[in-house]
Amino acid sequence: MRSYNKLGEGSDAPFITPEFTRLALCGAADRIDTPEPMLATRSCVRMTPRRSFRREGEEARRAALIDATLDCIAEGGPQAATVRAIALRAGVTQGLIRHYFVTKEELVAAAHEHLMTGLTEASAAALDTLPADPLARLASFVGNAVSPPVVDPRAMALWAASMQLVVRDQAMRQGHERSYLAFRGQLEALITDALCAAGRPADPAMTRRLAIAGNALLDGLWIEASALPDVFATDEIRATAIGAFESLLGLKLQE
Amino acid sequence: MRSYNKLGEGSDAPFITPEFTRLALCGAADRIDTPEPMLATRSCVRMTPRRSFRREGEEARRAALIDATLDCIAEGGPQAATVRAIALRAGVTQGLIRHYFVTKEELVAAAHEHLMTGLTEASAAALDTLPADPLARLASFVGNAVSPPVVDPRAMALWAASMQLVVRDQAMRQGHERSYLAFRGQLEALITDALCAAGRPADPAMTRRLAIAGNALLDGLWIEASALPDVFATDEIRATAIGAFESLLGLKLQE
DNA sequence: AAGTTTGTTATACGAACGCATAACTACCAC
DNA sequence: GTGGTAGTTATGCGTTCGTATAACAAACTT
Repeated sequence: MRSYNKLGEGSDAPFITPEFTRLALCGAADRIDTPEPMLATRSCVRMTPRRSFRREGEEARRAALIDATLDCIAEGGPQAATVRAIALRAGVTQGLIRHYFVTKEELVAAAHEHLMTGLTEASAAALDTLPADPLARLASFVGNAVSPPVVDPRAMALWAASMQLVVRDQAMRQGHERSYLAFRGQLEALITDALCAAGRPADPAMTRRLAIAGNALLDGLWIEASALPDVFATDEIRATAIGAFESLLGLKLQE
Repeated sequence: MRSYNKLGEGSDAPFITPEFTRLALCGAADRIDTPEPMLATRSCVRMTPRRSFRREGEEARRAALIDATLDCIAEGGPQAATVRAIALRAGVTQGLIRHYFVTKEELVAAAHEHLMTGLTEASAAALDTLPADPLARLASFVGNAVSPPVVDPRAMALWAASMQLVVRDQAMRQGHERSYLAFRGQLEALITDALCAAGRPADPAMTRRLAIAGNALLDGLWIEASALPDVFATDEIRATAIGAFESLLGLKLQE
C-alpha cells in the first residue's frame, strides 16, 4: 500500500541475476526487526546459506563501486545512489562500501572525479584519431562533439547531476573550471591551426573569443541533442554545428 | 555525534524567525518517541503552547509552498527538498503540505511547471521592452539572454535539477521540448526580422538552422556564465554573444 | 453568541537511509 | 594440511524520510 519510495527499484533490471535477487532479499533483513535477534548462531541452522564471494583486488572493487555509483546517479539521480543500491549493482553487500570508502560522500566524490577525468581523457584521446589537415581536423572535432557516442542521455544525466554540485560547492566548481578550460583550450588550438592553414590572421584575443563562442555552441548542441534526441536528426545537428563554425570563422571546413 | 545528514540545515539562515525556530524544535517531536504517547491531552497541561496561525487563501499557500520547494532545490538539490524543510521555509508545519498536495511528488511537479512557465513568460514579456529596430532588437535579446538577471546561479541550479528529470521522465521531456521550441521560435522570428530588415534573404530552412545554432550558443553561454561567474566578465560574454550572432548571420548588429 | 466548517498544528508510524560491528570465510604463508 | 589475515557478509542501530490522522482553532454561518 505505501510506496512513497521505490522499493526494489531495480528488481526487474536485466543485470539482476538470481544471486543478486537473493542478496536483495538478504540485505533487507534489517527491516524484519526480529524481537529475539537470533544470537544463537552456533546451534541455530541458517535458513539461507551465507552468500559465497571471491576476493577481488582493491582497484577492481573500487572501480566496480564507482561504476555502480555513476550508474545509479545516471538512472535515478543522486538520491537514488544509496549504499544499498550501489552495493547491489556492484554485486557486493553494503558493508563492503565502508571497507573501501569511509563515507558515502567520499565514494560519490571519487565517482565524480572518475567521471570528469574520463571525459577529458576521452576528448584528448579522440584528437589522435582525427585527420591531420587542420580544417578537416576541426570539422571532425566539432562534428564528433555533437554526435553519438559523445551525445548520450546517460552522460547528460550525469553532467546535470554534477552541475548541481558545481553551483554549490567550491571544490566542485574549481574542478569544473579546470575541465572547462582544458576543453576550450583544445578547441582554441584547433581554431588557431585552421585559421593559419587558411592563411588567415589568428589574433589571440580573436581566437579566445571564437573558442568561447564555439565551446558554448558545442555545449548547447550537445545538451539539446542529448536531452531531446527525437527533436533532431543526428546529421542535422552535425551539419548545423559545422556550418555554424564555418560562419564563425569565415572558413569553408568541408566541401 | 552522528551527523551524516544535515540536521537543521537552515537553522542559521536569515529568514528563520524565532517563531520558525520554535517550529523547528516542535516539529522534531516525532524523534522524542515517548513511551506513553501522552494521550490525555485534555487534562495534561501543554508545555509548549500550540503554534498560532492565520488562514491564508489557497493560492497564497500553494504559491508559498511552491516557492519554498524551488528555494530548497536550488540551495541543496532535490534531496534537500524534504517536506519538513519545505514547510519550515514556507512558514507552516509539514502536515499542511498534504492538505494542498496529495503527495510530495505532486508538489515538486507543480513547482517545476511554475518554474518553466515563469521562465518562458519572462522571456516573452522581455520582448515588449526591446527596441523596435529589428537589428537592435535582436542584439538586445541576445545580450540580455547572457547577462544578469537571466544569468543567475540559482536559476542554473534549478535548471540542472530539472534536466536530470528530463532525461528520465517522458512527461518532463515533453514539457522541456515545448519550452525549448517556444524559445527557439522567438529567436527564429527575431532572426528572420533582422535578415529582412537588412535586405537579406530569409529562407525558412536557413533561419531554422540559424535558430538552432543561435539557441545552442545562448544556452551554452548562459550555462557557463552562470556556473563559472568568475571566469568571464559580464560584458565579455555579452560582446562574445553578439559578435557570434553577427558572424552567424553575416550582419552588423551594432556599431 | 453559539454552532459549523475546514485550514492548520501536533503527533505517530513504518520504511529506508547511512553507519557500525560482529560473524564468517576465501586466500595466503608456511 | 594448518593457522592467520583481512576481505566480505550479515545484522543491528539511530536518524530522517514521506505519509497518515487526531486534535485544535480561525474564520465563516446563522
